[in-house]
Amino acid sequence: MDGNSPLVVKLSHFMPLSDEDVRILNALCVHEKRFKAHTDIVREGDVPFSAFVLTHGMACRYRLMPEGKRQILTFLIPGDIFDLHGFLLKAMDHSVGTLVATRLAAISRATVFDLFDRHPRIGAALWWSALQEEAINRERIVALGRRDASGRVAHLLCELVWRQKAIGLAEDHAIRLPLTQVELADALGLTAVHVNRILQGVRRDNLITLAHRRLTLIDAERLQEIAGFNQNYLHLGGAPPEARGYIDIREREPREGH
Amino acid sequence: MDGNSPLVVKLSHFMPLSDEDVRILNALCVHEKRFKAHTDIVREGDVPFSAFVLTHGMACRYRLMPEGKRQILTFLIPGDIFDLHGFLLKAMDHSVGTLVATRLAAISRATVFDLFDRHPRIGAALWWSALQEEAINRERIVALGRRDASGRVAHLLCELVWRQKAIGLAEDHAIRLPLTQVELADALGLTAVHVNRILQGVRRDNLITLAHRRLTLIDAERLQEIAGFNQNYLHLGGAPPEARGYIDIREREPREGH
DNA sequence: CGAGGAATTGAGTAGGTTCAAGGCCGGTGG
DNA sequence: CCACCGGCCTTGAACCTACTCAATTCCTCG
Repeated sequence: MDGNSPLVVKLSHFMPLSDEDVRILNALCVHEKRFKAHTDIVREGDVPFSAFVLTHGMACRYRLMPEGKRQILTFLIPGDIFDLHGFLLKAMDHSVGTLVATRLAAISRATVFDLFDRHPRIGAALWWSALQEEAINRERIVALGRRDASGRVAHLLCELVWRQKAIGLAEDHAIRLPLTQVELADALGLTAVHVNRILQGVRRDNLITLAHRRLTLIDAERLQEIAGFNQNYLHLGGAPPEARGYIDIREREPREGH
Repeated sequence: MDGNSPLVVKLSHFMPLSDEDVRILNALCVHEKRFKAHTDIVREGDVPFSAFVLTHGMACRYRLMPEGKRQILTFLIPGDIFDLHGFLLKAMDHSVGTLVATRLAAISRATVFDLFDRHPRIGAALWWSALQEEAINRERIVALGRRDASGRVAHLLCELVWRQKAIGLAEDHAIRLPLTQVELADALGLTAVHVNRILQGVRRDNLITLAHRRLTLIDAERLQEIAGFNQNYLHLGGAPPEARGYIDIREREPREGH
């Protein structure tokens, strides 16, 4: 788990990986491309041309409205893979951009096919990771639809901490959080002003510290209560036994590539 | 397209299907199970045991909050497949329940594998359909985060009409819409009272009729404007040429089942 | 040390909620 | 065929959460 890419650490939550799996996954992350902060990686309307693994930094999927408003859909952190199946679509329906200086490794279509064909365990883990992102999206819908401002803020903070934990980037309950209040607001469906006031509140109540791009949950318990946070949706508990069985069978009978 | 299951009609939007594909997909829908209105199909916490195709009726994914509030995540209509990869997860993080009397066909894990292994075109189409659902979720996030109440209502109505069109269940701009205002509200992150007032408004402005469980868009143009609706996210324009190439190659070199 | 983005604060406003009551419509039983 | 019942829709008035606009202060980085 240590010295490995965040991708490996993340996927290990689904299933123990073989040494070869780890080697292959680490190899994916070798050819990184660097992006400055606040740079678009792909734009709405673009033809998706490749999948990516994010190795360092932070990015987000977002959508701009005609009036200029922005909605951030998901935050992408190290270990996250995106647009794995993008090649099935003609055009992106949203953009992906960096929030800070970020490094990505592109994964070619051919490699994607190869992983799914010849490495069933990795293929399954990638699927799992896609399911996790879907679950995160659903959770965001719940938050935006049915939680008030403090619930939303608390929920997002919890989520970010738990996700960073899952890739080994959180010490205790503290993480690097390089987001501005405008960015938080754009993810939460709120205004920056209101996010500010909510943050004042949770700081005053001694639930968190947030300064110098560093977030610490002081009272994670109570924060989760406010958020209605339940980490089940992150599905970090490992694959169910039957799935392991299926995957092991396929692992022993690899399909050949084309 | 006619006489075929909604599933076939839907997937044909991605790529023309062969006669055999159509036969296989239609065969999936033979063994239907009937569910009464307002019945849970799977509940949060359950172990996912199978994938489903919805063949008749309407259902939704939803989540109940501890205080009793509900958020509807997605509406499922005929032709929609759900929990295709559910077996990779230990527990459902949300529930799925019918809204009206509904018929579903279960798809066993083995069948799912078989489709992906031996029928690449169908496999790709199923992937595409999963990508479409993700896009719909993202769109919901945008709506809840950055659109006002009338925008949300208009957007949902447009979406439902366009989706029903895509399975051949809309005449012109009219569809069956068996949802109560409470259900609409639970999907839109609003209260039923406010949904009611918004609906009054769009009716008064002669943009829609909605009565006797039947919705007609009178001025679809203007409704889309209010909604900021752009159907691109439904990805109904067919697969990109390169993807077709890849899929055709695999179709000629099928992998054997296990 | 200066500049510019980010955070903070205040006051007024608006969009949506809440609570409560009344009306409609479809279905059921006599 | 009519009367009744229950769920759904409709309406009103008061309230409140979050927004808007604008000014000020704080940091960070060059």
